[in-house]
Amino acid sequence: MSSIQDVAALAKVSTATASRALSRPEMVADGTRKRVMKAAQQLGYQPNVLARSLRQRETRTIGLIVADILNPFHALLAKGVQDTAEEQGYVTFLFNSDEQPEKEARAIDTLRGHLPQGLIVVPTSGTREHLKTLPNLPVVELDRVSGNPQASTVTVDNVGGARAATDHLIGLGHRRIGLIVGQQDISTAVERQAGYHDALKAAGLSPCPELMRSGQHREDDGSRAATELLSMPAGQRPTALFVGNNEMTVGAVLAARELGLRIPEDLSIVGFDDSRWAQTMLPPLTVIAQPAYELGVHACEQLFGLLRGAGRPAHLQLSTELIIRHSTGPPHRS
Amino acid sequence: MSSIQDVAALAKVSTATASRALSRPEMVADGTRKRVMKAAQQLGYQPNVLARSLRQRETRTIGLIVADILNPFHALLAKGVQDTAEEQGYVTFLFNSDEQPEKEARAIDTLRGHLPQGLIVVPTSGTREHLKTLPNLPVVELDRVSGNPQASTVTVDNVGGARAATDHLIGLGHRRIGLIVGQQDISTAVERQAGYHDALKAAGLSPCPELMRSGQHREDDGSRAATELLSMPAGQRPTALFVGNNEMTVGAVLAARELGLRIPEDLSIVGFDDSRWAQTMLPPLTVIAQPAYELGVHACEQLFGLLRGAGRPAHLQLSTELIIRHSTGPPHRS
DNA sequence: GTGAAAGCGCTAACAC
DNA sequence: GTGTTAGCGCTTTCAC
Repeated sequence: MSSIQDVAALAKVSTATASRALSRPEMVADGTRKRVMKAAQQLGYQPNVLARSLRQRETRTIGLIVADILNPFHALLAKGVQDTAEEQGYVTFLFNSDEQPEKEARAIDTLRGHLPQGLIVVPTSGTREHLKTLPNLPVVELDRVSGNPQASTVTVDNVGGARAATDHLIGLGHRRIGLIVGQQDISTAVERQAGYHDALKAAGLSPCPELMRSGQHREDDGSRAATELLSMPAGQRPTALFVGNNEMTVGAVLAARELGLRIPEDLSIVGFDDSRWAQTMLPPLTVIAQPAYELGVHACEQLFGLLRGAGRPAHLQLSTELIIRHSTGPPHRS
Repeated sequence: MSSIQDVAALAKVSTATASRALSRPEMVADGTRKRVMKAAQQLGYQPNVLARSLRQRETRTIGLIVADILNPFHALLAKGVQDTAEEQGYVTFLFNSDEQPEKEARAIDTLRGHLPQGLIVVPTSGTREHLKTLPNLPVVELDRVSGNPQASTVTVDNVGGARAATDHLIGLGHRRIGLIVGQQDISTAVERQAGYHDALKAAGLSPCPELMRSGQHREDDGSRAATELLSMPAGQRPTALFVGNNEMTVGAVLAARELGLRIPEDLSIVGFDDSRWAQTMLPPLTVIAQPAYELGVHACEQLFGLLRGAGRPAHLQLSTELIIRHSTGPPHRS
């Protein structure tokens, strides 16, 4: 790798001039600029980002921690962030917490040494604590919130989405509607549960604890919860399920099939988050769709706002959309 | 951020000693080590990786370029690489080429400035050319090969996998078997086509160009190709399809549904690469499964081998597995 | 076992 | 407009 010294030597100028010619062309005479450019070209010169960052105390780098890159929703978030960062000339360090606070803590530590100028994180339950090691770093929380008052947030209207899902089921005539959501220390789970409650109450139905389960966001958890709910005696088992997470929805659908329940004749299901899987399974799934890629884009834009010194943390909420497909219908007989 | 100077000052030693105490504890007296450790702890000291890398001319960083992070296969590759790199204390820079040689070129340029110690890449058609700008960097090509003689490769047995898929269909009694694969400048597409050929020839069937289509790896391409093939008159249209890529398989299945063809009664389908979607769709898909995560792990291990100076490039090939589910059956009537 | 000093590659004052 | 110089934070000779 040739350095700026080599370029300067070849162009017969000082390193300072070479540096200027390359990063601030207007500060240099035309002829010089051309000579330097040519020399750089010839040597295949690429500035050493480490040295530059060290000197400028600016890495043009951001950190991104998602909870599960194998989950298509998170992959889309990541792509939205990364595409947007790249447009602005920033490089993204992507880490995976795998929903584990300890892995998140390690990612944050690693990140810290690389001096990112900002951080976007899909929080776990430990985030608020872990972020204390980075007191002055601009942070945007994505999809979920940790309660950290310093951070900006970009989320969807989980309460509204859950309400829409539940209303849809109620409107079809369902009265015993089961709920499966994520861990209670994750904001999205809490909010979706709240929306479900709201809708039931508004319809004069009383939320019933036996019909509610919470799991850890994985397919297994969804399938276990659904199996429990659907194994209740005929008059008591729910005729419909609202599942507050894409992975758990897969589990719930498989559990229903396992039990020989037909969808939607014997059981209606609404999932949260759309995906290709939801569209192509049989029957295609009724879902609350979220603008995943846009969430990522907005998070990145929020972060750049903070970097430019746009003052206090902001809270952006995008809306969701109920997409009615064929996994929901009126209850067969009650 | 406190620097090693602060730590040294607090521990009342020189920066040299502080540095040694932290990175080479055995070179320092016990008492000193403890004082330094304590000071570091107290200040929440985290070494500045940039400065260290600059000095040591070693970034403990690798680059990874995948073709499409939204494709679960590539997400798994990425996770395999990243998990393995992390175990070894290396950080991974992840980029996406989106199957576009120009985006790949940009990723490589960006990467170059960050001085990764090695690169793992799922090549596009431009890779071989682009890598010339990094003549001395250890490179592992993952899943596909660009023909670059310098690079190690980690791939699967595409010929064998395709042959197994085709043999399976032939064994069921199919005679008109359609093929849909990726671009002809991508090695996996070429090899899968070769395996398909082999199998047909071995069975005394002659490969027939009208039954073969190639696309750009996307769902759309699969659906377009399948629509063409399946719209042929009844006696000519294929009774089975081998689709050489997961995304295009989705497209093919949807196209078949669109045309009112039942799977497997009217049409058998074998896909390449397993996925959750393949398992949960109705009917569950017969596929050639690839060890995606392991591919990533092995690629990373190969790279570390090269970093340790393990000499010449190696070529590792993992095997695939035919998983028979319910999307294949005997032809209904011929 | 410890400290002084040099230098990785770059940019930003500061002179001229 | 251009060159000289200092220094970002770290590790590593080289003395002692």
